[in-house]
Amino acid sequence: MTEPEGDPAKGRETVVQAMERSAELYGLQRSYGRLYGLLFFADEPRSLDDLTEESGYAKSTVSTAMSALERYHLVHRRSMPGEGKRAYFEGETDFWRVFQEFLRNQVMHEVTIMSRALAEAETELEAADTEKAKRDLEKVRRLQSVYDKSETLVDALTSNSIDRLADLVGRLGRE
Amino acid sequence: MTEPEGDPAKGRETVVQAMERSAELYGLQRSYGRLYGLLFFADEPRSLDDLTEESGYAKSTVSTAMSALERYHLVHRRSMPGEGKRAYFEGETDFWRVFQEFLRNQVMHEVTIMSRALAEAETELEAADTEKAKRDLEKVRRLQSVYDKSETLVDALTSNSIDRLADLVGRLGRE
DNA sequence: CGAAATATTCGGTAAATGCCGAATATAGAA
DNA sequence: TTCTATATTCGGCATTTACCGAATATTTCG
Repeated sequence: MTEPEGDPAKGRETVVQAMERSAELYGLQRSYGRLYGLLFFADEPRSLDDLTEESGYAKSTVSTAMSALERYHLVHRRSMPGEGKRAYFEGETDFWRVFQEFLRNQVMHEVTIMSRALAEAETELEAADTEKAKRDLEKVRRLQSVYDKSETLVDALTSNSIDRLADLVGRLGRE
Repeated sequence: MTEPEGDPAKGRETVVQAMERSAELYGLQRSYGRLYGLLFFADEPRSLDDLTEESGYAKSTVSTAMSALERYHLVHRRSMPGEGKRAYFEGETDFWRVFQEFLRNQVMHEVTIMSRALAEAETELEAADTEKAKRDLEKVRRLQSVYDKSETLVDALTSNSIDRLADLVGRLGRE
């Protein structure tokens, strides 16, 4: 009679596939999800050559992938003393941090651009004097107010731990 | 001497361009951002032919765009009595609603899939008995806990008005 | 500085995507 | 049901993208 036997490789592969899917949903390539998964389950930092070897992708592909994943704060690049130029990569496992960085960089930027556009439109529409302009102005102002409130929310999300926020919303019903 | 003169078309165009950008950020095509912008500033519901005419895109392009935008709850399709098969489209102007629907559908779905994958991996890794499996199990469980907390948060975000939430986080500092 | 090791960039190619217009399907009216 | 008006789907083309491997650039060490 044998031990109860699990297949760890199968378990990891399942998770990696889910990560590929997630990458896709958030607008990244599936290959990036896979590479991230490799790092997620790696016990030690991985070099570009390690990743090339273990993933089967070309080194150039892995290189650009790492740059992209770094931009999204999904991986960190480190160099080790005495290792020359060689870089090592680690996966960021705190997804909440990743999300916060995304809000802080991409979303905030988008909000800024839209707010600026809305302000400019407001100016043009205030100076114009037709009925149509009045209606447009109303729409622009309403949208502006949504963006303003969103900014408050994003601020809260980016400056609090997920535990604090989960705790906070947990009390939502009880007040 | 002339009136102070604004250019409403220019104001609208600026906003539409910002919408194109936003569409891109959220993984949609720029053309969809433009089409949404058309609807945003339209005072009456627009038919497919209207949109084709006003946007310059082919009817087939507009048709698929509308289907996609509908899926994301960015536009609504209506039909008018006595208008035969003709459909009319309106832009959803409540962005918070759009965001909530996105959370409810796409994100929740993604969370479900990842949770299932993590649960399966947990099973496999529990049954295995190596040191490596133990470390992986630890990682899987930590990720699982993040996803659990996220679910709480997403629930809160999808079931409250932005005003209520903005109010709530506004009191965050003062307690 | 020069040499060696490593990373990035770049041109090319196969695959995917966006858009168009024609063909097909479908809903509603007679 | 048949006819008409409208919407959707599909094949094709042009553009873009993802990936590769070779060429170039960069960093560190002697």
